[in-house]
Amino acid sequence: MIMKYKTVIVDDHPIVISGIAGLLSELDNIEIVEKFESGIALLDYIEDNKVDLILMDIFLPVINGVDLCKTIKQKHPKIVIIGMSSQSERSLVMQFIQNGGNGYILKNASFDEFKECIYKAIDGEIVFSEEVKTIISQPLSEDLERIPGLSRRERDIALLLSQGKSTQEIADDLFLSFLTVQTHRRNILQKYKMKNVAELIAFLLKNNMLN
Amino acid sequence: MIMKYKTVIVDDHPIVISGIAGLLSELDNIEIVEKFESGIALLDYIEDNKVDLILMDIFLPVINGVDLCKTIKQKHPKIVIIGMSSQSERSLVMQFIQNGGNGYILKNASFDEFKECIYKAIDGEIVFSEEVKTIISQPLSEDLERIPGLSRRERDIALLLSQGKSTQEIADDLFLSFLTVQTHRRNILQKYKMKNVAELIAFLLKNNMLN
DNA sequence: TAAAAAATACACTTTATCAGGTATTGCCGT
DNA sequence: ACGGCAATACCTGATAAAGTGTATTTTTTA
Repeated sequence: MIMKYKTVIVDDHPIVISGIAGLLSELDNIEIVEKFESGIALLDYIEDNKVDLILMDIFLPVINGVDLCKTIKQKHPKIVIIGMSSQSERSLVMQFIQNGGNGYILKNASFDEFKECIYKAIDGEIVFSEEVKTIISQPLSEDLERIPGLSRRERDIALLLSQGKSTQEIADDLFLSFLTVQTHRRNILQKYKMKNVAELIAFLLKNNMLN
Repeated sequence: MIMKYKTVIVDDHPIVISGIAGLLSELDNIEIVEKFESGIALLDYIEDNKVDLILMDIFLPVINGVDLCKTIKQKHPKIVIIGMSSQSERSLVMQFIQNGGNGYILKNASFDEFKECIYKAIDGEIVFSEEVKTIISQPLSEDLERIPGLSRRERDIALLLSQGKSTQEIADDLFLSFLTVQTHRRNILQKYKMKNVAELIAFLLKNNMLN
């Protein structure tokens, strides 16, 4: 008798669930036992039922994929979890893996990629779809400069700058000296080698460093 | 004999295509004649083949959904086009409709919503899934301000500002007088009631008004 | 084709930013 | 316990931006 891998799909898009279900039905040692549109329902389910493999969207309402993965792995380290999303950011993928994820697939991956990744993952490998690979490998080799982060205070100030506040207004808002804010401004500009606040804000927003 | 609506699906996620195809296969007067992962392939196809209904993702590589819709409608106004995306922004939905789109569905819509929207759309209605409705109706009542766009020149200048260029540098880049650039800057700031360039850049980037 | 919008240009005043250097205090981690 | 980083603060001069007013030409569009 063949043991089938009991598989659960979690995605808040019914369309995607049905797409993946259709794909997985072609794999003969995979059995889809349940589908969920939220992580909470999944957490309940795995307490009472055996699950071998979870395919989950990273962007879920209420609880995000990274936290969900972490929570599941703490109690059920043997469950294989593969993350999915439409766009991928390097840092997000790394976070997911660091929290126990066994792989990451972009939704624009081909059917073959999906199948291959799933097979390899249940075989114990950490798997990525092609595009994810290029995304996570490129900046690591070429881009030596891992951009330094903003300190707490610097983030406060940058945020207010993006709201059009002047140095004096920021000083008032944060109960600081005008001169202190001026120093922070200068430090931020120097840190990222920016000419002025306009360029800085554009840079920070594009790199998701505000909020 | 029943005429089936010849339907094409365009999405760069194979998984989503297969999901929608599965759904539509349940509708007996819909016939899926083709599936594409890019808009270019679609444009070729409709030149030589009869198509009644197109379901397209808005975020596509190479050509975006809004432009694609516009191009198709110019030559084939009778084709019913429904847009889809994972997240929806009010302005994007409106743009899509203004360019001839017959409806907009969020991918997290239920199967029933999908079916209903498709039926209504081929019946001549402009349709939206539930979540889209709430998104486009909320800001409409409360948020009177339909933000005016940047003119071509203003966009040029805003772009250079976001790159940290000074007024003089922009003037040199665009072969304009310093004073002209100054005037444009002022006009842009006044148009959006922004205090300074930092706030402006943040605003423009958040509203996808650069590039 | 007439009106509206956009692009161009000039002058002047006030205020803010940028860039340089310097220094003290507190906290975190090794 | 010490070094390093973060946060705080001060000074000054040069430069740039912001605020206000006006005006001509070109392009778009109703």
